[in-house]
Amino acid sequence: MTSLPGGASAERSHVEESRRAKRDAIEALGILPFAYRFERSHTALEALALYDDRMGEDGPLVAVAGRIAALRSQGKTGFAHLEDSSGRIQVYFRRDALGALWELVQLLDLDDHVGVSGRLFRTRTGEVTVRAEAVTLLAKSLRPLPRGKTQVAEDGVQTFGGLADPEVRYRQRYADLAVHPEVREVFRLRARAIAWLRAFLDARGYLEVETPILQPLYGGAAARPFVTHHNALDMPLYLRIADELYLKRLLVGGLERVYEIGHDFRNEGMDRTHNPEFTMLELYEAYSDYEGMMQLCEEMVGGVVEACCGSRRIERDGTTLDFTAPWPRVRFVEGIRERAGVDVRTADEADLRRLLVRRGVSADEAATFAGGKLQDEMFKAFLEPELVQPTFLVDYPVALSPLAKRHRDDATLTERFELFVGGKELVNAFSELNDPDEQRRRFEDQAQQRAAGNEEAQLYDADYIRALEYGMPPAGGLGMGIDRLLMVITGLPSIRDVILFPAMRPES
RNA sequence: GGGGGCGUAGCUCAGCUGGUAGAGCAAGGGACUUUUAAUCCCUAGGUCGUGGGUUCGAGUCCCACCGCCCUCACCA
Repeated sequence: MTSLPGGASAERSHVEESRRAKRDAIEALGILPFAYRFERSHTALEALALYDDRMGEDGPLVAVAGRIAALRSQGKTGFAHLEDSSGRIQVYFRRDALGALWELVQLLDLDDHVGVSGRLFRTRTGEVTVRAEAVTLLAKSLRPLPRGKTQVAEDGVQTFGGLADPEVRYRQRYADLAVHPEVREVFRLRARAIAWLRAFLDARGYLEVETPILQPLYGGAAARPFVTHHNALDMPLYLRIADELYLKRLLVGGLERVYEIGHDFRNEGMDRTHNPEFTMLELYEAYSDYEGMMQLCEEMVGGVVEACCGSRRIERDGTTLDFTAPWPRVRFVEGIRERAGVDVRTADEADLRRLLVRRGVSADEAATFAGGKLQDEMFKAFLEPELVQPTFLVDYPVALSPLAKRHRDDATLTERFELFVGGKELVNAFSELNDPDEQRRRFEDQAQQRAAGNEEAQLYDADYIRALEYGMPPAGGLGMGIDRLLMVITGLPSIRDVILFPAMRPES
């Protein structure tokens, strides 16, 4: 990093120096390098659609605005491509048509924001173009964007070279977005998906709510929290790791269908599928159960995939993911038993560890697994990699699910499912435990695990128990990782590709 | 945190077994009134991630550190 923002001139590149010199020259012409406003008549795409070849050299008058994405000076004329959020349009500058403004055109750089008005025509080479009659500088770019050369082809814009370093792309997302229209498209798609989910739930009578992000007790998931401090109350507060316990309090209060879309914060490792803050959709529906949630899931996830990808069958990594309902269900205990030959609820723990070691887990590690953790490791080793097609993994052991209702037919299990797509967990849902005394016992069990060193065991939440004592209707609830959903929808390999500003170590 | 890889001009990259840096694009000057990866001529631009070490000599070899990527672990 030789040139830092606002650094001394000695630290700036010659490119930046030259742009600042042009900025000064523009000011000397009495022109503002950073304008206040521009009334554009059409976006690039709208303007292009306006032209008809019968109009010849004198098409309609348009005023377009955008960033200069290509600039070709040619003596007393020049061509530029303006890029706005709709696309690109070419602009043709002529000295004899611009008069005094020609001086300004000479001082334009790639990446400047400009507004151009003029008539549309088609060039010899066939491109619909604005013949500039007036040019307004809207914002001088003092730092060149890391863009490559581009070629406008019939099937889109082809780039040669350009910003490729993933570090710069994530740290300077503004630059990444500015030079990569396809990245802008990812985040449009993200917004479309979230809007679709809201519309879907609103149409089903769900109420969108907001619950605390700063919580005196964190719960609803197993994870280490971020801790902060409230000065006025002089007490620690935790950034939520889940919305669950607050949303279920609302069921007690008579809000029968609620959902929340917001960030959860988990103080854990970061990798391709984990960012410390991520977007979660949680929803709860009174008088439903996990069966109801599976149906809802098929409609909702299948629907959003279809809305974003145009089909419920999408091609990912050479396989077709088929979101057409119904989706297969695999029972947690039976699924493992079919592959490992043991019942994880009743098998001797030493035998389970031996199976894990035979499966490739290191002996030292396996020795540390016990209880619910051991069962989960068995799942990861024997079952998870097979869950590529949308699949419900159902009926988890009780030890793994302290907030889920016991299975109606088998007291060792809970009515819980997770949806897996591409081998990754996308949704977690259950029939919500609404017996306050059993919930109390589950919390006490978690407290014991905590005392035994499990940092992620859930905290005893007395206020939540009090709420349940008032009576919570039976309900189904569901949580879905929005970022991971977007990874499925876009086919992008890293959660950082679908989060605008992913967490990064600080620079310098 | 373990293992592997990478870090050279604004951007994309070369740089063989050590002999103190190259290209294309971008930039500056010039030519060019329908070009589109415009073209042609000329010019400038780099403490090779940081700090040590080995060596007569380090972009290159060694060590440490910083950052990123991949992978494993953690994340039910």
